[in-house]
Amino acid sequence: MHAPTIRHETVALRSALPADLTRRALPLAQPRRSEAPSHPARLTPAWREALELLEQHVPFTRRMLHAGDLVHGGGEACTALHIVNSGMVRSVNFSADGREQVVGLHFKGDWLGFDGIASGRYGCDAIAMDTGEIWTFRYDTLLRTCASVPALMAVMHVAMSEQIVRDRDSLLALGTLPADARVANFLKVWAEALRDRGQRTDQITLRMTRAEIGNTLGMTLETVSRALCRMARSGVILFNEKGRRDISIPSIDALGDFMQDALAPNERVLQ
Amino acid sequence: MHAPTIRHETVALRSALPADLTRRALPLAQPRRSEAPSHPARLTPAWREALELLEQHVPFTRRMLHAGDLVHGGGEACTALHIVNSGMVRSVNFSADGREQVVGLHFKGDWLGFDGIASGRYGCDAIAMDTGEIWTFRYDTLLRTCASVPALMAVMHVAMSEQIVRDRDSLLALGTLPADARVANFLKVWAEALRDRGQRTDQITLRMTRAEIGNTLGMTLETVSRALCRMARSGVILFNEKGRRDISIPSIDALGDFMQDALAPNERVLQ
DNA sequence: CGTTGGGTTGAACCCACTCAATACGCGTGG
DNA sequence: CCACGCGTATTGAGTGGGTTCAACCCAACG
Repeated sequence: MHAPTIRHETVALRSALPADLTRRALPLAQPRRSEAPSHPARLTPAWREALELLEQHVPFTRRMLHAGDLVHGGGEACTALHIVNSGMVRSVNFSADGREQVVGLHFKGDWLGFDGIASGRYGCDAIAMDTGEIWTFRYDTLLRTCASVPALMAVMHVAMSEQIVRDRDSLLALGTLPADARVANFLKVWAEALRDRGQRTDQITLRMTRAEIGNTLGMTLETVSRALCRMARSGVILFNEKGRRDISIPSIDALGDFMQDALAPNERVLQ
Repeated sequence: MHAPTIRHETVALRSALPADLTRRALPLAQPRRSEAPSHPARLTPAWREALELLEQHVPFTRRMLHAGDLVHGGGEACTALHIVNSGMVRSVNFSADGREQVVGLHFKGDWLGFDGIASGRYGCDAIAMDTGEIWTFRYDTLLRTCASVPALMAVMHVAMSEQIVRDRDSLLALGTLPADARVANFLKVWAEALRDRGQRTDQITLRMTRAEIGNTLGMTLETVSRALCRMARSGVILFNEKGRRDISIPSIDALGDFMQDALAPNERVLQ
């Protein structure tokens, strides 16, 4: 049943019981995509290749930013795309009536500004979370270069595709996870992003307040605080003395287990 | 304060009061991006141009699908992209532990499969919601053609960018809206998608069960049902006799007002 | 020292979930 | 034709997870 190659089986199975969607969390649904726990490790050479390709073929400008600085602002004309060379950036989407939502965190090698291509204006604010360097490429130059360097075009497509996958995974988390599991998943994704870039994952510093984390996850700062404390009590994270924003994650797998627990406190039998 | 061109002002303002994120919904935040209520209407020629461009330069196959058929399944090798020529398609993302989430609805002119470019495998199921025609393009052929037809490349970028914007707007809705407002927003987005494609918006048929809508919006079918009934009672939607899936939307603006009410039942004073 | 922003913790409330009963529409078959 | 089953939708009552409101602690800073 968990053979991902034979999809026709699962198709027939799906149409046979469409009542799946009734339950918030399927209790014993067949585990799918189990062969790809995350981006395997092929990612590291991917963005490295992208940066080299860009460095060789496309002129760009470097900018040093500090915490709070805008990489680009929503509404501005989108004539360029950006890549995080160091540091971290968060994207904040907003609505006409003033609601705001953090829709993404961006690490080294991530692109910024894709959301502005469609309308010609950036759709969100991209805000530096600490000091770092941003590379900026004129979009028209990128387009022209893509025509002559197919590899660059492929790299851009991959980057956009990854952005879509990340956004949809966020949607999945917001739509299906209770508070504790959501916070655990948040830390897990963060740690995996660091791991995929070769950085240490056992000593990460959240450069966000509880309120910002809560906004990212669609909940209040108090709930975030309580969830983090519960995780600390159960040992899946450790608060480092000197600041409750530096945490250690002894085991990412343990984090995943905590998330599964919070998801379904009952059936801890499987596995 | 609401001049979107002068962004530096709002930047300074932002850093001055970062406590914005504390509140779930900012009560009197400055309305931003007010000049772009949605995709203006420039969209219609956009996807029409895209289809013509593709028809001229890229060979493709046509497929008739019926409700429940898969356009592509998560985990399958992604060697092609698809475009909805008629009918409707929903994308369903899923996690390794069996959770599922509808992450997007796709109408005429929308692309499918962008999420598969990064990893080489589709990241979600794309399921037809009624009978319709899907056009399928080999991805390698698309890439090759893009190199010689820059306009096609631009069109693809726009399509991917739109996808990202839609996903992030969904994130914003999931993260910041209470149940009633979320359902209203859902219908509003749907109606606007139809309007942008020249179809009538006063008579739309939801081709989803309450459970599927609930899954899309991260809530239960009962809550969806109650929200719809409240909207019907307040007159912003009308249930057509014969089937409670066919509804009329007399005024999209009224829908928006209902959403704002549900968001902040108190301060109905402004505007 | 007082102030200020961030974090934690407690208590009360409330929105949305859960469980359950009922009703409706529709196809099937007697 | 009605009976029956099935999937879907509505509605109610009760519960609970997360919010709200509040107090308090702590570190940084002037």
